[in-house]
Amino acid sequence: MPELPEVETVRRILEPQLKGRRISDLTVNRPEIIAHPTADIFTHAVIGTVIARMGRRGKYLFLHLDTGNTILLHLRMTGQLLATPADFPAEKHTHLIFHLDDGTELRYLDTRRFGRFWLLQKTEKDIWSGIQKLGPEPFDPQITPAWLREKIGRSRRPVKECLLDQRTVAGIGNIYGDEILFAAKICPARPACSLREQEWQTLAAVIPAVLQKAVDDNRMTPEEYLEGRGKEYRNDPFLQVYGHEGDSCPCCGAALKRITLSGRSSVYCPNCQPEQPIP
DNA sequence: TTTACTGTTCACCA
DNA sequence: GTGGTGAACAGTAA
Repeated sequence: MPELPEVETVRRILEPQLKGRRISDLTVNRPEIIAHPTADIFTHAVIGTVIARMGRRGKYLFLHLDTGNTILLHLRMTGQLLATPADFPAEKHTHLIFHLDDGTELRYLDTRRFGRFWLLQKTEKDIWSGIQKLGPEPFDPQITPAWLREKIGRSRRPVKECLLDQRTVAGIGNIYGDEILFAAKICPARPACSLREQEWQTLAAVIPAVLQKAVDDNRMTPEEYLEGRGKEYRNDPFLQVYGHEGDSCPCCGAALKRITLSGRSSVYCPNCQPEQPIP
């Protein structure tokens, strides 16, 4: 479910609740959720440690521990991270429960069980989680028109696929890929190598703008977050094209069109985002 | 009953 | 090596 803006929302809401809390115990209902090193080693290494702060990189979350070790996690499609009172109703698909020293719990829920946790020991190089392959954050000033063109501008692949590749820019998923290309007025199916100079300019500008706006739109209180069980994000009402196949384009009124690119649906305005580049 | 799904990785083939 | 496709992971919901 979550892309960068939603993952950032989770971090912003949970960090104040988790910071300074000691992990007094860990319940592991599904050991396979822990990808590295093993569920047993992970458990022994985190019990008794204090959560110093919470971070984010792309769609990954970090729990930095006072021992210098770090818990990494990725929610993939349906992962949810909740800070709850101990007597909060038990939800289905609760795979991990971190019991904290103030009596609250940090629970990991995941219907489809695609999400993963890793423990990175402080002296250890992270070769397991995939973080090393990530491109820069979308807000990194190194993302300039020239940098983008250098990175993906020779590819004949559809520009949407290049944006979804986490090695290009970290954190863009199927929703915001569509939203970014709509804002840039670029058809998602266009080969990246067909983009004009003006389009690289626009693309570099809208990537941080669209994602920052989504982070802002997603703002909610911890109470609202818990009420929505960590899965009801605020993005829906703000999306211009994703999920709006057949609706009128908010810009020109033409009917939005849906196509499939590498198995993912893409929605765009055939009028504002023409398939053939304007000469 | 069938299909699609906001993520990622891997196998296979051209 | 590059690129494209499809499957796998597993469950829910339309």
